[in-house]
Amino acid sequence: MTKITARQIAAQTGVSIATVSRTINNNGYVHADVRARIEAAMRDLGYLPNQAARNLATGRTRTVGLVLQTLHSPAFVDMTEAIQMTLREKGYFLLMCNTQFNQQIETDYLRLVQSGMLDGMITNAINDTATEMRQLVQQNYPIVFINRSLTGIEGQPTRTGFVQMDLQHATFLATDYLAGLGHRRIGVITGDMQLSTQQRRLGGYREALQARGLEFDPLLVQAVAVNRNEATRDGQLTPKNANALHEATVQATGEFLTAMPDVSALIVIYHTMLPGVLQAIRQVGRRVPDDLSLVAFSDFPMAPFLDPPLTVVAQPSTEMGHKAADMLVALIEQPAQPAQHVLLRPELIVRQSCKPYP
Amino acid sequence: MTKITARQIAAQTGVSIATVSRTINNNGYVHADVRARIEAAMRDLGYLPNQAARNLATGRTRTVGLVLQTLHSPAFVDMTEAIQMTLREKGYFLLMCNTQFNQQIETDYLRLVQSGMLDGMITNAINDTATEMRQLVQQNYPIVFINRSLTGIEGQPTRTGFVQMDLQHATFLATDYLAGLGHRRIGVITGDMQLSTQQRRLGGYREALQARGLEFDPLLVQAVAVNRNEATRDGQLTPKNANALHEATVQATGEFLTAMPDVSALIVIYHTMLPGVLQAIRQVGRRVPDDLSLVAFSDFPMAPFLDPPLTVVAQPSTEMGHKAADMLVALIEQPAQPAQHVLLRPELIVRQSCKPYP
DNA sequence: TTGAAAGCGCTAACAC
DNA sequence: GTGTTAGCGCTTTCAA
Repeated sequence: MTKITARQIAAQTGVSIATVSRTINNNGYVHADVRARIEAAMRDLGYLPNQAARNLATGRTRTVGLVLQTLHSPAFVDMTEAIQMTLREKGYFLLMCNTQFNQQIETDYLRLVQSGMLDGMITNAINDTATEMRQLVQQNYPIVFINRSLTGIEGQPTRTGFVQMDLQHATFLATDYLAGLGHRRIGVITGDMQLSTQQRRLGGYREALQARGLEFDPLLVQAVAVNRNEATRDGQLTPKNANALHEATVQATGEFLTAMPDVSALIVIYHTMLPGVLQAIRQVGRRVPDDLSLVAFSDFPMAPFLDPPLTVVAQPSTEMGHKAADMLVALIEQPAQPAQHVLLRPELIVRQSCKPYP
Repeated sequence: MTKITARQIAAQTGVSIATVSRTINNNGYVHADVRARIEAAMRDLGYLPNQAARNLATGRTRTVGLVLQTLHSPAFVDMTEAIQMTLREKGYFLLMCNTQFNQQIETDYLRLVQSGMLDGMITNAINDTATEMRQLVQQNYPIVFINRSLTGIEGQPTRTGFVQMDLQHATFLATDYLAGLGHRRIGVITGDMQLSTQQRRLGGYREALQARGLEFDPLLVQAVAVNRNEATRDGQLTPKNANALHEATVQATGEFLTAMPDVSALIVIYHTMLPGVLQAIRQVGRRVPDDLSLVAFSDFPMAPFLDPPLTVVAQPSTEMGHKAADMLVALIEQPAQPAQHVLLRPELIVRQSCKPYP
């Protein structure tokens, strides 16, 4: 655990510490022979430059944060891996900031950019409308939003980017498909988060209904309460919110299906709620697809092997991850400019969880 | 993006920079009034201490790394979230280091501890037998291994910890359950990694066979080749290895099932291979559980909703994550001592993917 | 092509 | 209780 410093490499090689720095960073002029000797010494002594010192000296950390609510969603896993691989190729590191839907934790993590610990942030933050968020953006810290939007910064030079799946189209695809099968009472299970995206998701639903001449009934939209304030683990050492969300989903969906016996099709907007919905469907004694058609959001490797194989709206998560990482690095390394936007299309993958309405 | 420094807070408040530092860190003596004024100034100016500077001055970063091959395994997701939540409570951050099974990337990430970027590491590194690994351990860098072991360091004071599921018992549970149902030709689908754990996994298999008076046939153990050298994304922007692994699994399993028609039960050791195995089973025209009984490793939320509901050996992933994080923080904050060990028990969750042998 | 020197912004003795 | 001072290990002008 002996720390070798650049000073020792310099002494060993008989050069100045500045020359060592130049060869480490491969900039400035260093004589080939000298460079070779220095590199040999670094190898021999197992020298690795101290990152903390470099960070302080350069004012950069080559580390960015990823603020997500949870990884319990295959789309987030895909995105996270894609982000990390892309960042690695570009010489950046990734700090994981899962919030478990807790807004306080989210805010704390977002601050890390301001504290100089992170060069930037990729996030699908819940409180995207909060003042902290706008402040960050206005202070020109590099931020890329995933499936979020932010009003009031149009045209202003910031270091903000947006990577979005076309959410309205995603919900449209699902709704239109079900309506095309003859379903007239199509339920939606969603979260209660006040997201900037919520209205676009429902927008696609309404758009599809209208196109098919169906009426929008707000009672068909069932929001499941997400606990955003407690995220500490309970005695069981289990993430409390995961369980709470599951229970809340089972209950809300069960009551919904019971209260609305004429609902013949269901769209599940958030993957995290899917197991709860499936359980509730079983509990109320309905069968998919015979008694209820089902479309879920996000594809996942097991979807073809469910009973029945699940029809889903697939999100181009991996591509979104790559784009987000590319975009963030560009924002970090370039001056502020008007916000960048990338919009990707979702895709309906039809399997066997839907049937024509009798 | 104006950077406020402690110096400015000091000037604003009319105290020295040292006093500001004391109130930030809440150590040493600071008069209550002075403290209040400093805190007010910090709040007013939106001051946040620069992390890079603190890291350099203290020689610590309060950041640890998590080196995993992939997040495409629910057990790893559970573990990652648990680790992150525990670390957060203790004031540490988590750097994600996914390797996509690439050994070079793995080694690169492991070095981050030596470069002073990370205070420690939690890992299930593949090359746990490699010299780099032993070197890290011998240099007393805090490392916690998950489901790995390391020989030759017994009794030596190091900063090493081990959190393990009882792998031998896990395989024993699965094998014994299937043998108890009357199966005599029980196949195992595993990876080809030269892991220190592989023999323990197979040990449980052999142990259960022996206890049931069945013979061990090495032909019943099918290893799927894992590509450990390429991890760059391909033109499709898709993690190459994920696809490659999937294809390799489908093919190897398909050939295995065709070559071994008398195999009536299958144990799948790695969750990442499960979709490939399920697909291969379909392709060769076998049906679970009628033509083939199946036990998979790691439980996951969708397991009860597969066709058929899947019998699994569940890993206490969340608890393992908490333990690993607790252990690592202890190793970081305390002097070297003989390695710590935690061994947790797996659990067989019986659903409907197995039937008695006819 | 190289070296000297001044920081980067903070912490931690040590003195008062 | 508080201030002074010397670093932490590197990068980066500026001279030589």
